Amino acid sequence: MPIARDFFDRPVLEVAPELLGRTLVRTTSDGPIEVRITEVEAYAGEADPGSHAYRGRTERNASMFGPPGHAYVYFIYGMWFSLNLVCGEEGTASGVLLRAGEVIKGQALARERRPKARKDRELAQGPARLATALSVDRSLNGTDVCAGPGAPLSVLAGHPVSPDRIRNGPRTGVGGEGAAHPWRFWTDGDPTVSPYRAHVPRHRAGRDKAGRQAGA
DNA sequence: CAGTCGATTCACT
DNA sequence: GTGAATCGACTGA
Repeated sequence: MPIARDFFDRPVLEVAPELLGRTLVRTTSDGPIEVRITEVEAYAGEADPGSHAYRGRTERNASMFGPPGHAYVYFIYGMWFSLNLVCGEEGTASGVLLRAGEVIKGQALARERRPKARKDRELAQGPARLATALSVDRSLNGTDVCAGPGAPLSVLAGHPVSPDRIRNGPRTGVGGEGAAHPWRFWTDGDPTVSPYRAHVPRHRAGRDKAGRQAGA
């Protein structure tokens, strides 16, 4: 049985840490793949400078404004997908980015999709890796994850991580004002948690007109 | 309508 | 540790 929808119909900062340890099931024509969630990030609606919803509703982020318990999938860096679970009341735009997990079922399928993974723990170690391992793409944007067991994507109760084993810190890859919020949550000591990387602007960062590094 | 750069990953030094 | 890959949404003119 999937998790009840009202689990997601709460503030995202409550939901995000409670997703750790849950089971995410991806059902494909080739069979099921299951992941135990070990790392997530919260994105808190239109008021959150780090969120895709910060500048209001667009075609791309529309599913974040939709009902809770559905997927928001976006395409990034020209080649990857990332998977979020929409939280809070319909009309608001909060979501939880699923950043990493341990593949606990369907490892053979996951490995076919992630041939570059050297070790099992790398199969879903990172948001785009997780999406790739589970064959998550645009076609799953807006999918209900609280529907029946046969649904393409589903979140099961799993084994929630007790609060004393949950750590939190700044969100990976989020710059500006959004970097201040410690809204990344992970399971302490879990080998599938992805390494933290600070946000790096692409071109201009720290350069003056002469092309030298700014500052001291 | 052209320019910019992203909630990243991988190969290479 | 650094930079390339690769595309499309968003921005500002």
